[in-house]
Amino acid sequence: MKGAAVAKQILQPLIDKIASTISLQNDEIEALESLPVRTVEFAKGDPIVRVGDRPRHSFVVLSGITCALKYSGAGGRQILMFHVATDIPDLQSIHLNTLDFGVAAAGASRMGFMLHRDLRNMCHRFPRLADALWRITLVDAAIFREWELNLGQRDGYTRVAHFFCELAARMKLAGLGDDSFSVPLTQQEIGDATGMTSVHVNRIERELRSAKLSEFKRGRLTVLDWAGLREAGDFDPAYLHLTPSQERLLAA
Amino acid sequence: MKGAAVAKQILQPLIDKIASTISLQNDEIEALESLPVRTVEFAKGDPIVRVGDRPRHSFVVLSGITCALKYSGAGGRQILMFHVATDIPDLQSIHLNTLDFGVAAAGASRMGFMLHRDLRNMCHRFPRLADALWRITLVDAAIFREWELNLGQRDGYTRVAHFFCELAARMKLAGLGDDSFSVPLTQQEIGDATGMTSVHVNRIERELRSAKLSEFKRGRLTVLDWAGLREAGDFDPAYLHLTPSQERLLAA
DNA sequence: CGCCTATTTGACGCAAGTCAAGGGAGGTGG
DNA sequence: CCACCTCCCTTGACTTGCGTCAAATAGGCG
Repeated sequence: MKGAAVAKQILQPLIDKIASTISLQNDEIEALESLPVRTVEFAKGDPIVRVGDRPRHSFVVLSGITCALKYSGAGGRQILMFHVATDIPDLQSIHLNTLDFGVAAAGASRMGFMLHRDLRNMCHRFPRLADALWRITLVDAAIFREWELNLGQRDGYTRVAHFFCELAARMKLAGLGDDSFSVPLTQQEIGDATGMTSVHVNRIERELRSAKLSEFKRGRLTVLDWAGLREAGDFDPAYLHLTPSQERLLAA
Repeated sequence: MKGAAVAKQILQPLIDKIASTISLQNDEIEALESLPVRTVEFAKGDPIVRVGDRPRHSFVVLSGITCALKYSGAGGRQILMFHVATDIPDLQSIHLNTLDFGVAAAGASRMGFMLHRDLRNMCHRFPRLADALWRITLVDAAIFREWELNLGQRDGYTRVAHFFCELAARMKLAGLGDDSFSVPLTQQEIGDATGMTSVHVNRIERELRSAKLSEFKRGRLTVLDWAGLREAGDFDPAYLHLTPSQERLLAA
């Protein structure tokens, strides 16, 4: 199912997000609102872009969750990061010719595709919008760095707890729940994100449950004890580079 | 030891690098050449910036090697990436308020500091230079992603071989050697980059040596068999997003 | 020469992987 | 509406890659 439209309503959440990092002027808001956007729906598991693609668009997540991923030669799948509403998973490709990672829908989702050409033109006319989009790619990079730390230095228990913390925090910030979130991921996929097997994820999830920190059951993550989970996961949201208002929302 | 100067000669290698991705016009070259740059020298191990800093500059590596790094709550140190001449390790911070990682000199090195303010002004006046700098941060992000894959999905042997491949490739591209490179890293630091202990790095280095793929001895990495090392390390340089001329140089 | 730091090696333990079997939940078709 | 199928989760038994601990060796440098 496809639809072509101008950004006005579709991109409002993204425009709000940008407005929270820089104060937008009227002509800048108009430029964002007049971006042509094509919406496309995806089902669980659908690939959206693949390694090696030379995309001419980037897409913003309108609803659902996506996973950025990459394969090793031996067939191992690493989930690099996930994205929720208002995130732009492949904005990373705006100035790169070929994609070095793929993006797949983790559950049923809707994306808004924007042409790189339109984005670049907009950035050239409105340098502050360029800064804002650039900043978005830099925050993604900060998350990649935190995941390197997670994968390289923390043990399995801490790693999964950290993953749950980030997932819950970012979903809460996107308004997708308070302490219970619909997360269409299998234990296999959580394993691919944390560098371990689904069997071990299962054992750790059981530990987290019996420690009354969190529960993950049938596609739903429930945080039972935020402070405890944060401590177990060695989670400090500084790397998310939140705005003060986001920090307040998260603390609440 | 410090020195203030204008970019003219100091930044020439960086200007050449930028010119290899976009064709620069005269006014753009002038803008780059007139950037105020302050050079500072560092000794092995010196921190250059730290987690939590709110830097007002970014610095380009003029000589030497730097490590970007980050610590876990338990004290584990993860090296996130290394940088060589013409790289800009903390350009990532240009649109972020506080640093989520630190950068340290891996050996004696010289850096050229540039004010964020000057860089931002230049980017606003010359949108194509903004694109070029943005691209540099995106390539760094691609390297973070590959390291996630390396840390999460590959076994120790492959991981170290991959690390050596990237190190050798990027040093070769920076003109720092052909198949033998001065690498002022300890086995401890290689372990921090690959998520393992120095003891295990040592065992793996011995295997690589006895397989006649590479040697790492007293601060010097020697590649004995490029094709073999690349295969052992599951290394495909696509993620480095090289220009055609760089690809040719690497293949040679 | 003597100190300091890094490398090297061996013995042992553990976190996480592998293999395999059984159980639940939800969807589908007869 | 029940039977069956297909994923996925769950658990147990066994294996292994890598960590830990500890001690010996080797270089580099004042």
